[in-house]
Amino acid sequence: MKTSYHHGDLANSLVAATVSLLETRGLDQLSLREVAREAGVSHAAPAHHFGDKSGLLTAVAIQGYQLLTKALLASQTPEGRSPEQRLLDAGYAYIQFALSHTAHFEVMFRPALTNSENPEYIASSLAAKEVLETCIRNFLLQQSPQVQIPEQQIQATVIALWSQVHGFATLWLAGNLGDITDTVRRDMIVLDVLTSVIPRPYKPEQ
Amino acid sequence: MKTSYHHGDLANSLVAATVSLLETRGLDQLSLREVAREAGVSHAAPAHHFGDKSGLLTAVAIQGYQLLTKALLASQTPEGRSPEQRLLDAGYAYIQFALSHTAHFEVMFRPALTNSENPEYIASSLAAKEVLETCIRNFLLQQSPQVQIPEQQIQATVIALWSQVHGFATLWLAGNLGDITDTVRRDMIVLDVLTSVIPRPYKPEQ
DNA sequence: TAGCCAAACTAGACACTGTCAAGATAAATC
DNA sequence: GATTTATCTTGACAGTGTCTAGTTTGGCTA
Repeated sequence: MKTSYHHGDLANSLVAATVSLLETRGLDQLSLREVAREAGVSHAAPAHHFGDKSGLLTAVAIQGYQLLTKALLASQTPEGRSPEQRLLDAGYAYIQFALSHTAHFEVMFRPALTNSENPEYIASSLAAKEVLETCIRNFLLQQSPQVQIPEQQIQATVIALWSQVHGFATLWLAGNLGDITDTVRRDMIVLDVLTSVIPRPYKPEQ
Repeated sequence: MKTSYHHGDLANSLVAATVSLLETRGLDQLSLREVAREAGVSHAAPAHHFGDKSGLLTAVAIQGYQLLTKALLASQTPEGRSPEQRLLDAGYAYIQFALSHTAHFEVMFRPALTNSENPEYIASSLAAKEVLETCIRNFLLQQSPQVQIPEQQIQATVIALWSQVHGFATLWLAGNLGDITDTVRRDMIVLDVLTSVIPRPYKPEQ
């Protein structure tokens, strides 16, 4: 909007413009030049801040992971909920995030389009995963206070639960779940998916 | 390879070249012109057979769904397996397919890049889904022979189980599951994911 | 306050892309 | 054997990402 030569906060404006265009045009149609036009700046301006297209998308992904982390943490703040409920809340928050931040979500899980070795990227993605992990760990510990659960088993459970909600969100966004415009039916499905997330109590190998 | 003006089987050759390039360069770097070069044909030749890029990718997706259907069916042919084992076999086959046919798998679940209203596309994708569905339905029926499971409940279970294996494959391919080069640990995780797939017996609402 | 320097941005060019229209070739049909 | 039809080529066009060189500006130093 400013007509001065120096924009002032171009980096953030470019990220915002990217997210906006992603939501309308979609990731596969995203043009760096169009982002620049949207931000009212020359076509080569993004390069100065982000290097190349993958640099810009990396910034979007980082922002996405930060938003996801915040959403997951927020889902755990209410007091007086059972461990099981907390697990469901986290799963619901994950799905909710994916469906309401489709632009971010898509970029976050397309490492071919981002600089996935970027330290900030790695850190923010690990932060989100850690929230999930502690959430699941707490549940398992409270579910089976007596037995000692091997770390490998916990990790496997994390992967299993993460796969569950992630797969659901992915299939939904890809339009593979058929017609679920009926909100009643939709909520029932989400509930069922989330419920089936709850692991059985751990039993040591016999 | 042939030098004659008419290729003879260009459509299939182009699909094969596409899959080959997808496996090396990746979906986001795929160029229609490069596909044509790989097939030894002019840059506009693909248009005649597939219309545009999305038409070519649609053909790849259809082939993928057919391969998946075949793989799922093959996983169910062995005799004398328990219903639970059959369910695990199907899940394992799904994951195996995703990891060994990454090119197809990626295209199959990127509807923005394909003509997802193409009748053949719809039919082949439904065929694959139906194999999954009958597999799960059979399991549920044999697991709870006495009770009448509502259709909606079955559908929800299908979605839940599909989400599980699909999410796992997706996260794996996106490199989000950390370092799982250790095959022992990997197999343990896959087994855990698959085991957690097994639904609890259905209980009518109280 | 004047000068300068580095950061921020522009302008132009290049090779590449997908798609379109028009033409060339070969095969099939009558 | 002539003609029609499917197959493929050639050339053009607008658009893309990225590179290089140049322009503007804000802030720092002297």
